[in-house]
Amino acid sequence: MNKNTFYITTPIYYPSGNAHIGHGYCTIATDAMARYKRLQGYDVMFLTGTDEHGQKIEITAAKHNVSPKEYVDKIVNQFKELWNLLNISNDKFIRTTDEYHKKAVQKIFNVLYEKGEIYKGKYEGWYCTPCESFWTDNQLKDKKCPDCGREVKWTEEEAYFFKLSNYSDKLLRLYEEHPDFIQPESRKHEMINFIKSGLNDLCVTRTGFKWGIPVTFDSNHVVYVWLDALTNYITAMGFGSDNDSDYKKYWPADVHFVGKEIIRFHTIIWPAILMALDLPLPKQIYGHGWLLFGDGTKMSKSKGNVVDPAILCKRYGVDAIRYFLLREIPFGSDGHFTNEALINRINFDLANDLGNLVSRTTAMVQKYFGDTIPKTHESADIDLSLIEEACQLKQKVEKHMDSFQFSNALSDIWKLISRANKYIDETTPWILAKNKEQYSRLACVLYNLCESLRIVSILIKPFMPETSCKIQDQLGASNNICSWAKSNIWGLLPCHANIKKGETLFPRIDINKEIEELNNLLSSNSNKSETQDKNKNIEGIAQVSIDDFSKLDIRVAKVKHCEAVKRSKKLLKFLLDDGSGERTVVSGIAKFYQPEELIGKNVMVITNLKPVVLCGVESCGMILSAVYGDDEDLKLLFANDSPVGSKIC
RNA sequence: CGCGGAGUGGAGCAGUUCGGUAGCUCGUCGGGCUCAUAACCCGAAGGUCGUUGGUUCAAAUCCAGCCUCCGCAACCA
Repeated sequence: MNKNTFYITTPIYYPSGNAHIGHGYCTIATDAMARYKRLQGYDVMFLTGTDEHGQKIEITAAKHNVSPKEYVDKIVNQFKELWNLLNISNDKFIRTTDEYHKKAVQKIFNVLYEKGEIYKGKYEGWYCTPCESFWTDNQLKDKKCPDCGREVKWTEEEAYFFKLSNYSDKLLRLYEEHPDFIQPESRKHEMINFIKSGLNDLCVTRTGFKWGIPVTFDSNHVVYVWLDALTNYITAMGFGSDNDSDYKKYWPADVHFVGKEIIRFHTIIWPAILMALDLPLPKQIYGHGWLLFGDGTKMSKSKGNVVDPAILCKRYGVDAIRYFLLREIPFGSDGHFTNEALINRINFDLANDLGNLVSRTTAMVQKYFGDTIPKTHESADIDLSLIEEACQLKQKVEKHMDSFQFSNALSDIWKLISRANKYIDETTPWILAKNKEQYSRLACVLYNLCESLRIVSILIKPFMPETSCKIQDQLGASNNICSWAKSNIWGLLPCHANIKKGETLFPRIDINKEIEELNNLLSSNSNKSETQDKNKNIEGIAQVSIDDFSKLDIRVAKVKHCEAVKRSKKLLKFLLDDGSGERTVVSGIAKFYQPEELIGKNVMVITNLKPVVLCGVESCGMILSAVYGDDEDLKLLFANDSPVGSKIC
């Protein structure tokens, strides 16, 4: 077997909605790593894909009045287009709806069943339909789902279980023997605690929905996400198919990049499944942080954070986006995405530092020498520190890359860029140019700058492949002196290299004007979606009949009293007069209104909603409000002109 | 005592694993330069590292307590 392979994966994404920049973040990081390893000479396998089964997809597709397959086909295409746009160099894209995957999963399921690792049991428990989760008696909170707080119902159903409980000790031993298995370190303790609190056997099938891979010998059951999704990392390599040469070549994976929310599945369930199959385990799981928006909250369109990656790429170029995400946020930590931060990075790091360095260097070569640098070079002591720093950079970058510290790698590369800018001031080539006798010194200075740029262009290639090529183009540097291995060797650029000033790599952006334009872009976009298809249903929402609507009894009611619910951050308790009597309604709007300001107002309330207890208060109805964006901007709908008791129809 | 994360110059962050002169980017102020995308380079001001106590020759870092902020859940009917 070729030992010189490197297998890296992203999670397979769940296509219940459009791809966004959060998906892009993880995928770009994986791509940078894959490119880095390829440049180092590894035979790289970079896998990404989509996890397409499950009840949520089934329901979402139904809302759209299409079949689940039709629905995911559309979304998956959007994912693929985005990866294309972001210059993602994945070697393979797996869909869990691919035939070979389904067959392999069935095979794996059967093997585990025959080995006794999967057994048929009866699941008794409290089931929460929206969460698709079973809970035991003491997991329930106030007899409700501990995840979502909704009603649960006692359910007994046949199901297949994986003997996860057998693997506690083996997993703990795994972490002990391979201290680097879970990265970053801090996540490891959480996992150990989780295991020590006791592992239950894992329910690996469902009967409640059909959109999944059927169990071959028991057609009522479909395979649930664990065995369907996690196994993609081996089925994509042909495991369980007629041709498993890739599996033999690349497995075990060198690293799975995953979001921190799914690290548990990858460090507990996935290794346990592999142990049960007697297969080698992946070498490392890396849980990266989340991309947050604006002030640390979720993205809010009303706040003007345009984060459609396609729009950003179009405006600033894909390399700028890739650079920003990998430079701004230490991999492993949460990070903030703001347009301001993005534009600042583009202006300072890319335009002022790198772009301008390329520009002034190539401009001087052209201005003073035409397009090639003369052969006679007169060096000076001052050159040594630049050359030394440049030649040591490769090693530093590799050290950071090998521990997935993309941000530090870029930061070190930018130190060389700064050093080169400083070198220009130290050597003042424009003064050298005034005296013909100093031309050999001038030639040397400009050559050193070009060499520094050649090295920079190689080392940024994993992050910014396009920019790397553009710089090498302007330097007239051929491929054979731009391999990764040549990035710590000085003096490779031949003197006949044809150096020319190219177009501006990263134009400076006027930040105020740009933010304004982004906001305009956004509002025109949302206007467009509001006006078009006026008579059709909004995307993602199925039509209902007038009968459905008329089941609701909505009336105007007066707020007689309003107060905050004790021990609650979000809830206000209303006493309403709906014309026929008084009722209590609880509403989660404490963030938006003070109780006093609502007393005496007329609001609209659904009166025939099934009562529910919230935080110990029974709520009989629901007050209508309008929400814009992601519940950042909520307004109650008042009906102060209509008499109390009016029916809304 | 719900789980988790975070408090470091004006802003955003690194440094905390393994204690040893407080670091980076942006901003501000002053200076230099004119090759370059009004970019680049140098210098300065500005921090009792949330707080209290402990360990230590020495604490941003280790230990204990407390305060504040954020995410999730409890609680958006």
